[in-house]
Amino acid sequence: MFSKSILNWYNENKRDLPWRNKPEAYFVWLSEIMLQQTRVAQGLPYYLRFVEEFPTVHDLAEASQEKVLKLWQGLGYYSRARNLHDTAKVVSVNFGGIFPNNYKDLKKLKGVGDYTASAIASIVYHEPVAVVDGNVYRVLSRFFGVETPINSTEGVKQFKALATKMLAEKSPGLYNQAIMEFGALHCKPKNPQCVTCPVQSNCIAFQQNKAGELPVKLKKQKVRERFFNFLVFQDVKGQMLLQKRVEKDIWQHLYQFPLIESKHNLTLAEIKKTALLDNEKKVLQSIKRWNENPIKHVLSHQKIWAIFWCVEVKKLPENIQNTQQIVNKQELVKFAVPVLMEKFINSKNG
DNA sequence: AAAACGGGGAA
DNA sequence: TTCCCAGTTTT
Repeated sequence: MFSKSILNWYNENKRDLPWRNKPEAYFVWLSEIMLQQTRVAQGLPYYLRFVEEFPTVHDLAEASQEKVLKLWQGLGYYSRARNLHDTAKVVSVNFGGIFPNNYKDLKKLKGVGDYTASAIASIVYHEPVAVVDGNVYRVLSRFFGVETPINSTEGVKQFKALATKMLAEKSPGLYNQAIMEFGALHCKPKNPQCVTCPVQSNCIAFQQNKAGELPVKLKKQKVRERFFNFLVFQDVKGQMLLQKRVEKDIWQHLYQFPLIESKHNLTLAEIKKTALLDNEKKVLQSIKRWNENPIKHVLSHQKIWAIFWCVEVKKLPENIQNTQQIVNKQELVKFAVPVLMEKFINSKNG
């Protein structure tokens, strides 16, 4: 009944979009390529300019690449435009302007993957193949309460199978467009309209109030690179300066040597120029770099390059910040420190 | 299996 | 800011 409800919703609520009037392969193909990872509102003006400029696939095939790219300018993912143009030439010249009429052959075209081949095959040729785009992932994961990450190998397989199972075989093209439209307009990523949802009563996410947590998506967490320059102060009595990390960051509440973070690891000259205060310079006896090459320290989401600078001073500063304290080097072991610090300390003692 | 590829709109 | 959009191709 899910599919029937979605189809009914579609009949009542669908947008009037130009490629929907009377599905022809060329227009459906063009719109699908343009709407890959692109909102309808953003792609629509481009679509209108393209069909105006290139009414048939032959017109597109015969255009220069410069002209195609110029018309594509601002839409992003520019390899789409090149693939579009290449495919237009193939269809125009090799296929006499006729697009392949089935999923398998459509998928061979440049820029046509699983989604686009399914969309064209179902919408134009009524082949019962299910589309799985961002909308379908969202709607199905919520309705069935599926928590498999949509960008995992397992998730891709599972959702394609589920979408295929739900496909309304009598009208696959309409159904595919319906579930996507429903996802785009009603079962939205943020603030889905559950209160007026036609399939509310059978929706797992609604029943368990977890629409906001679905679909599950693996974070692609980019690894941030950071450059740490530790200043290991030590006076003639073996006293050292330690400070607590209080900022909202890694290693919160752990202790460390005074740290200068920079865009790149600093040189000795830069340390002297920027890192040392005037009164520290006055009591400075020697400063030398402990590790020749920066130590790489990898966290789940960060890569840290660290250099320890051993700074010998006659005496440590009198007035220190309230996050800092002066400790004897024998006492260091009492403080919680990051592993990166611990390794340095152990190597000095051992 | 993961990265690269764009730009804009919404919260 | 972060997320995500009618994904595909390359590494």
